[in-house]
Formats: sequence, C-alpha cells, structure tokens
Amino acid sequence: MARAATTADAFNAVAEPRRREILDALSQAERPVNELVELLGLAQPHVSRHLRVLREVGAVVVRDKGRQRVYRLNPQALKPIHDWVSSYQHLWEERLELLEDVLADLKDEETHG
Amino acid sequence: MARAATTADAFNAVAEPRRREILDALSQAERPVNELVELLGLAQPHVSRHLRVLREVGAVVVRDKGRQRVYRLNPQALKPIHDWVSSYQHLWEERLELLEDVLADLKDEETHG
DNA sequence: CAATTTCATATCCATATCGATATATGATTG
DNA sequence: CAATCATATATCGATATGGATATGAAATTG
Repeated sequence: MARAATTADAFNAVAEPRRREILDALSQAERPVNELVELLGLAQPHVSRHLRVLREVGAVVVRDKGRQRVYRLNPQALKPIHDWVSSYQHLWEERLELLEDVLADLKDEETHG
Repeated sequence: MARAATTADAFNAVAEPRRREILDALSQAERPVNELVELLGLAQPHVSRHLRVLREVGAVVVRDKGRQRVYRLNPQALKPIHDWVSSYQHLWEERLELLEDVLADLKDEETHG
C-alpha cells in the first residue's frame, strides 16, 4: 500500500508547504486563483491542484465571481490538527517550566549563596 | 518532482495516522519497540520504520536498554505545528462567537418578543 | 560459543503524489 | 459568434512512500 492521499484528511493536506502558504494567504483575505498564482510564484495548474486538495478536505471554499473563482479559508477544517497537537502542549511547557525552575534556583543561589 | 519525504519535517511525519498513534502511545510513557508493536497491531518492521521517520524529525529519541530500544517522546518537535495552526485558532473561534451571538439574540427575541 | 530475543535494514510492489506542459471548460467582451 | 480571460483537468515523469517478507545485527542466556 502506498502513502495515504493528500485528500484523506487535513493532516495530509497541510503536510505540503505550498498548501500552508495558500492557507496563510487566504487567512488575510479571500482571493481569486490568479492572485494566489502571483503570490506563490507557482504555475496556475499547480495552484489549482493544491486548491482542489484543500477543497476536498474542507479547508477552503469557492465562490464564482464572473470568470474568477474566489477562494476563502474555512479555518474550522484545521481544528482537528489543533486539537491533536494541543494535547501535547503541556508536555513541552512542563519541560520549559522545569528549566525555568532550575534557572530560578541558580539565580537564587547566586544572590543568597 | 515527487512528494516531499516524510522525514522532511514534523508536518509530513505526522500526516501518517500510525505515527500519530505511536506518538500518542509515547505521550503516556516511554516504551520499547515490542510494546508499540503490540499496541498498534502492526508488524515489527513497520513500527521500526515509522520510528525511524519520527526519529529523523526529532519527534522521538531512543535509549538502549539491554537488547531493547526504549523510545521516548520529544514533544518540542511538535511545537512548530502547534505554532502554525494556533495562528488560525482565533478565526474559527470568532465564527463560533458570531454563532453564539446570533443564538443569544434569537433566544432574547423569543423571550421578550 | 550456539540459541534466542529484540530490533533494524533491504527488497519488492502498488500507489499517490508534485511539478511541467498541453488542453478543455466557462464567462465576458466586441 | 469569435476572441480573450480565468480556471480546471489530463497526462507524463520522477520519486517517496507503506505494507509484506526476508535477512542482518546486537545483546542476553545457557
């Protein structure tokens, strides 16, 4: 069996840096395809394909506007990623707190010792 | 050009569900390979390969313990993912707040109208 | 040291890209 | 309706899988 499709879920869709760039661009404003093409410096077919992947996982939605197709971010689609990775947050923060404690102790010793 | 390697970064490494399962298992305790094999129900070579990918992006670290190799989570490696996706959090929360406002208004009308 | 346990690596196969290029579709304009 | 603009889709080539199986390698045991 090969790797899972990029359209399998948001995790796979977002593994591609270009698609993260697209989402970043759309987080500021909705944009037609040609604007994304210019922003990313990619060929138009590539951008369209990336947009298709993002559409299939629900990360973006399209709207027709004359002959343009305007893409808008659907941030909810990223929530599963946030939920998953957030469950690890306390683990790295714990370690940072430990480090801070050690540093505080060292400073304390320096002052009083 | 083909797809980026799974060892390219944490985003790619974590796109695979099995590897997220491994990280989830290691978030509770460090474990030797055979324990992960049993937990995941995968063949041992597959688990070893997934562990290698996770090692290459720094998501896990290994320690020798007799003939076992004990794997431990390195949660810091997931921080870039958290940082990226967190920048979108306010966007979906805004929309939820909007929805809540609308619902509150409807309820208000129902009560006083 | 031979046997066993535990794990890593090497191959093979089928598949899903990602980028490039060519082409088709759809809307707008003259 | 023909020409043009804005996108989407089709195809090709190179590559990176992920699972299956076979084999290596290292540590422990008897």
